[in-house]
Amino acid sequence: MSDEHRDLYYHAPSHEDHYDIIDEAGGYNQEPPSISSTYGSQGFDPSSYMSFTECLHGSMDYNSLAKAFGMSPSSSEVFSSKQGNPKPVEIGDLGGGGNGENPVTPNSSVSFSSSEAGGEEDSGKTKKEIPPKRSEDGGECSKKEGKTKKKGEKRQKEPRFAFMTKSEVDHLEDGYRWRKYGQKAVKNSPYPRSYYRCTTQKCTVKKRVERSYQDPSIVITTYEGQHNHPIPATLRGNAAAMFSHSMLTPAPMGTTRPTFPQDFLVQMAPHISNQVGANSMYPQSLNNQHLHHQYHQVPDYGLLQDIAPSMFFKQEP
DNA sequence: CGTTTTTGACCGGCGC
DNA sequence: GCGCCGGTCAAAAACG
Repeated sequence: MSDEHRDLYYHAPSHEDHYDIIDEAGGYNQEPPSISSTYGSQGFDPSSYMSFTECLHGSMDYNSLAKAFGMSPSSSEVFSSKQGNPKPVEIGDLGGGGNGENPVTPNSSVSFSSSEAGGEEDSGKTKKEIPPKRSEDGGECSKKEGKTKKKGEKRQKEPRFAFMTKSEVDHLEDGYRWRKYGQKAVKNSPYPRSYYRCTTQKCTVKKRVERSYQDPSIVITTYEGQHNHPIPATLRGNAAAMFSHSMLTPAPMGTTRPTFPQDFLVQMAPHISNQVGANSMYPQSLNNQHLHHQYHQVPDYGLLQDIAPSMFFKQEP
């Protein structure tokens, strides 16, 4: 069983059942060694997500990021790193990104995705995130009463970050410990959606995993919230270090490569790390521009390309 | 025995 | 107001 892990970031505008893929990339011809078996083994971790998760817990605002990359919820144009990929997933039209080439890393690809959240404004449907549990103070709940949660403080919508990964395993390792708390059938899809919650106490991060009905080989993972603790697992250090390193290392322009969200996050983090909470209190437009600018300014994911694959597919020497 | 998964029921929002 | 639907709860079962 070879697991291919390729990340395709997509944008999930409404948390609804339908996700708009902003961009996708594809195209990998070689097949990577199975990664599943790799997970946890060796000092490395499959988690390409890792670095990004770290960023998440580092209080990143996905929304900003997303926008930073030019992917506003409404516009579906992002840099396209797509390549002739016969993927069935429908995407809007990528604006064709300006990078002419697609990076194409055999194994990983990418497109960024986005998130919603921030709380800036809700279109209306986004408000259902994290409900205050069963109403309780009021009086009796029907049958199950939950724990008490103040109704008053309704949770803001947590930032969300979704991306697609080409993988055969549904639940991808990302360094954190998750506990499944539910599973529902997905409309128009034969594949169910699983709901996971970070097992660390006090950490309210949730993640949703579902397989694309159009391309069963693709797993759509949606993270919601930010970890307020370090990755329990270990070995994230190496991975993180690598990413960081790659991030810091300039790459030749002209060479456009697949950009991993992690990368962005890593790059952006320093700029927006102050914005904790993702409440979108800050001027997004500014951030947006700022970040965007940053992005254009530092389009170096060069090494990453080399590195990432190894992380995804851990090709053992 | 402690932790995680399974699974049916429930909750709340939304559209009709 | 009703029904649909996504998300969550929680008891029971499964695991290690």
